[in-house]
Amino acid sequence: MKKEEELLQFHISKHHLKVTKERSAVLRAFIESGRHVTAEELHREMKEKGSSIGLATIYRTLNLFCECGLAEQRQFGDGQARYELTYNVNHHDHLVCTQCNRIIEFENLDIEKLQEKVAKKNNFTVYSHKLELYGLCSECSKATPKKTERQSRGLKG
Amino acid sequence: MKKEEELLQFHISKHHLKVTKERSAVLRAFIESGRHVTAEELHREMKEKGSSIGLATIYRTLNLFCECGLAEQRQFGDGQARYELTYNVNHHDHLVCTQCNRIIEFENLDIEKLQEKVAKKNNFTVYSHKLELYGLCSECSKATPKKTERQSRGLKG
DNA sequence: ACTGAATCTGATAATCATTCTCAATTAAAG
DNA sequence: CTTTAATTGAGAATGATTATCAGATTCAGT
Repeated sequence: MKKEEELLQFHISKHHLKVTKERSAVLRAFIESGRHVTAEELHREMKEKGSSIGLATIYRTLNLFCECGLAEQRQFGDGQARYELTYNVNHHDHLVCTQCNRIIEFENLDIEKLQEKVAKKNNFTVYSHKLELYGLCSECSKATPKKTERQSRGLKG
Repeated sequence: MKKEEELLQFHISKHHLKVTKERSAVLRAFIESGRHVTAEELHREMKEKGSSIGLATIYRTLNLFCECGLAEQRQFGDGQARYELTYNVNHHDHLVCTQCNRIIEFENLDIEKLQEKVAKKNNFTVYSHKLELYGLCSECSKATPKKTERQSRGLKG
């Protein structure tokens, strides 16, 4: 059995929950997706492979994963929550291209250490953190297409 | 005239928009609020002082402030966007207490420098960033009340 | 100041992601 | 095998935010 399944089962038995085929299936698909996936994307991908699990259950299960430390929820500013496998994965942060929505991951231990220091100075017990740098990726900063005034304000018509 | 008003007017004339009493009023209230304010909070506070500006206008105006660099939108994970004055204010990041929702601001130039370095290494042009440390503030880590299983999973009944 | 054209506003409907409800099903403990 | 409590799917409900639209307002050009 995979480590991820063990972690999930530990949490499940500790909290008097139940192991179900739906939860196992979502976990498999989630690990397989290997990206910053939204609930709806995961639901669609599973559906395409023949699953009939409801969207509500996907949401419930992804939240369960977050509770047991398998996953983390992230908001990159497009209005949809994205879920990311965090168990057995080195912590990393994100560069988010606001033009093409590309996401680049990076790790930086020096930044992490400085964060610890800040937390300690404020008597804060840190459980998690989010660092996101927003801007243009190398492709998009080369050639940024011009927009009209109204378009750039996000209006219609 | 305040610097903030000048910046807003510059953006307004540059984009063929209009100066209105509503926008001026929202700007004044926003500066005065001096916090990580929600559109709804700002709307309520203005209403209490006699304003009759609609909630939709508050949203529109706060988004306008973001476009001209006066403000930034933040998501601290409670489902509501918070707006923060960023013009003429030293950039800072946040410690977010997940128990009592207290927000502590901090500045750390060393972290900023390391971020620049990461961006450069990835050929990324950074326009803004968000760093949030989540955990328990000094008060809440002293005495964390126990929750039942179901409560801690956020379920009802 | 006056006019015309474009933008703004308030009220409310619409949207969209997410959560809740509930009856039927299923897992697990005894 | 029974009992009990958790889980599920479908769709309704929620809540924050945005779109719509008719009337009001601003502003550039006269």
